[in-house]
Amino acid sequence: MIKITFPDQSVKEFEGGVTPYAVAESISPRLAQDVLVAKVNDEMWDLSRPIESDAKIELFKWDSDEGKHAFWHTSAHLLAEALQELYPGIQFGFGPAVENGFFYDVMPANGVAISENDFPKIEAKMMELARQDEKLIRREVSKADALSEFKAAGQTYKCEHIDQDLEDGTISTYTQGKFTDLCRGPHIPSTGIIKAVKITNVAGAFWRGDAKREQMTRIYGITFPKKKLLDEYLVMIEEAKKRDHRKIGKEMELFMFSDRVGKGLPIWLPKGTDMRLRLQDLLRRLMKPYNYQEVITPGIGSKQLYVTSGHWAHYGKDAFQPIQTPEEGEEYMLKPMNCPHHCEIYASKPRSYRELPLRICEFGTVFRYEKSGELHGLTRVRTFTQDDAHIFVRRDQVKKEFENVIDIIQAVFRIFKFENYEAQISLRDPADKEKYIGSDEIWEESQNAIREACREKGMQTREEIGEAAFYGPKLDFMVKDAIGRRWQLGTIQVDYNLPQRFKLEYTTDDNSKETPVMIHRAPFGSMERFVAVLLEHTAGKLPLWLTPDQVAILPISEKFNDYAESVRKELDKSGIRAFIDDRNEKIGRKIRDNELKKVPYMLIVGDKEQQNGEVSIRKQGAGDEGSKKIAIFAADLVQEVENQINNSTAN
RNA sequence: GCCGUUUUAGCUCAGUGGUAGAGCACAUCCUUGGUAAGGAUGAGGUCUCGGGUUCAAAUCCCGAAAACGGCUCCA
Repeated sequence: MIKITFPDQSVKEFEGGVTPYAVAESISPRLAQDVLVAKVNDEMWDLSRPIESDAKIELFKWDSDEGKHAFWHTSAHLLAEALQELYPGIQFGFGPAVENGFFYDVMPANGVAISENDFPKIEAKMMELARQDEKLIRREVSKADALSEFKAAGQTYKCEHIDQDLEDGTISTYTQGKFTDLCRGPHIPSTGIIKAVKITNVAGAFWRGDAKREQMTRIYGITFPKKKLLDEYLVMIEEAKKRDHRKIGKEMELFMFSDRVGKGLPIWLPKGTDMRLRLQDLLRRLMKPYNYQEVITPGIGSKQLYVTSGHWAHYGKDAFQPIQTPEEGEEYMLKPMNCPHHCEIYASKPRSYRELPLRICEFGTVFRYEKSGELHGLTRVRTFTQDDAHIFVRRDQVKKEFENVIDIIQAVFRIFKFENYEAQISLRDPADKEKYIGSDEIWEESQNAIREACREKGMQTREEIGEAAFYGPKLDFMVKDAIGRRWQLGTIQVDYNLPQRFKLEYTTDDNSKETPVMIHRAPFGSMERFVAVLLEHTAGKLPLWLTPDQVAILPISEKFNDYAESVRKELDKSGIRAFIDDRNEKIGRKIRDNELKKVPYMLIVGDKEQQNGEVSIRKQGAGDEGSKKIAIFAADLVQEVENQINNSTAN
């Protein structure tokens, strides 16, 4: 008998060689039916794989990441099996599960192309195979056997993978039906559990992610254990498309791109600019209690500045190349970062410890070369404006100042109702020290300062090794939007290196010289990216305080245009942004159109309202709210705006 | 940058070798209306650009550009 320990620490005895499936059965038939995969002693484990000695066990169903992962991993094999039947001689690369489904990288024989038109055929074949409900059978094989087996099958990529990456004694294969794949596992017990499949996308992908190697065809798909779940997923995808900031930005006339101006260069239209300036004002307001000093620095800088900062060595060849003055041949770079300029501001006069922390902020527009295929709406562009700041502190002030910045970022998230966010601490990879500059001691100190600040703030954090910037560790904030997608927004980075490179110093209380530490921070990240995320999060229904058009005034007929204008003027005195819809249309039409434009308030004005100096109020999404005096409506609205911004600035 | 797909009116899209279409938006006129689409008329296009094939190209072929989906990258 062996002892099996469950996650709740309870222990049960079983015969040696018991399978996780049998363990699940012993708990309940329902669990046995739903369980997909197990974890035995922290190793992922097939349900049919025997357990020979005492072990910890965890069982996973569809509702867990582990369960989904195994389900999609098996689905990748099912896709491969289908492709093998449909495209004889096809070769396989890698076929893993990913966040939403799975993919398989393949190379069809004789240069055959697989396109969207082939998806229905592939889906049908996968379902046909799934209905045969084949078991997935695990086999452990020697390296030599694996090589000869996959060589015989003509799978050159698999052979390369076995040959170069795998060690004898660790190799296993999985077989379902007529398809055998090299695979570590684990898998769900059989393909019959897969009830719905959607091939979502096809794209090129380099073998082993190496741009110098062959380009394979990557086929993406997603599967579900119930048809209904697929339908829900497809609805969610549709919703995401409707929320696409590129579509909404165009509809709302916030920003545009022009081929003639150049790709990746966003143009902020009047309404977008209006909104962006309001966002900047919000930040200024949030920064006010912390004594930031706003500056404006040039859009270019001498190349030598970036040689000093280290950016030239690290990014020079991947940046827009330096521009030269025609007569003198001086070299300038389009500004890719604001920090060197801010270091020069610090260095412009002798500094005392009494001045620290010194907080320099700038809405600084930077230019970065991005490869053309990487550009995407407002989220990936070649010029953008950072809500940047550089804070110069003493080493013993790092933690406290870090906390101050966290407060600002959290206030931003509260105001925009990003309730789900994750904080990621990006650390240096100790195995790859050449990638980074600075001493071990300094890295340790700064990484710990971040950890402690997060702990003080009671934040849940995740640590990622090797994700740090080359000059220091950072804390990144990822928010989840209204339909659950993750976006990276705010960032805080500690930098002990740049101040040294710029030979920055301050005079201490005992009249010696010390080098300050620099904290880079951007609560929004960039104005462009933030606006994109905000549009997708709100589906374009911007909060009242931010939206370019707060109020639409709708005259019943043109006889009331003059009254409408007097209402507009009155609201304008309170800083309310209102416009008159004086088109020659009936009131129903005006209501419908402005409702679809997501204008937060509509004011209907006709004879009754004019007689009483009132407006009839209609709230977006809510309908008729009755009439009020103009001044009362204006005061209510001003109050609503104040509440939206203020309830989050209190602490 | 690489692979694939796409590019037709301001927007969303149909058309597919033989005189360029729809809906919405826009303009003019009628209508002057009370809480989610009033009616009529009209204007609007080098069918992304450059070559080629053809009696004839928006349509077929080649090249370029841009957008989109991935890959790779992201200070």
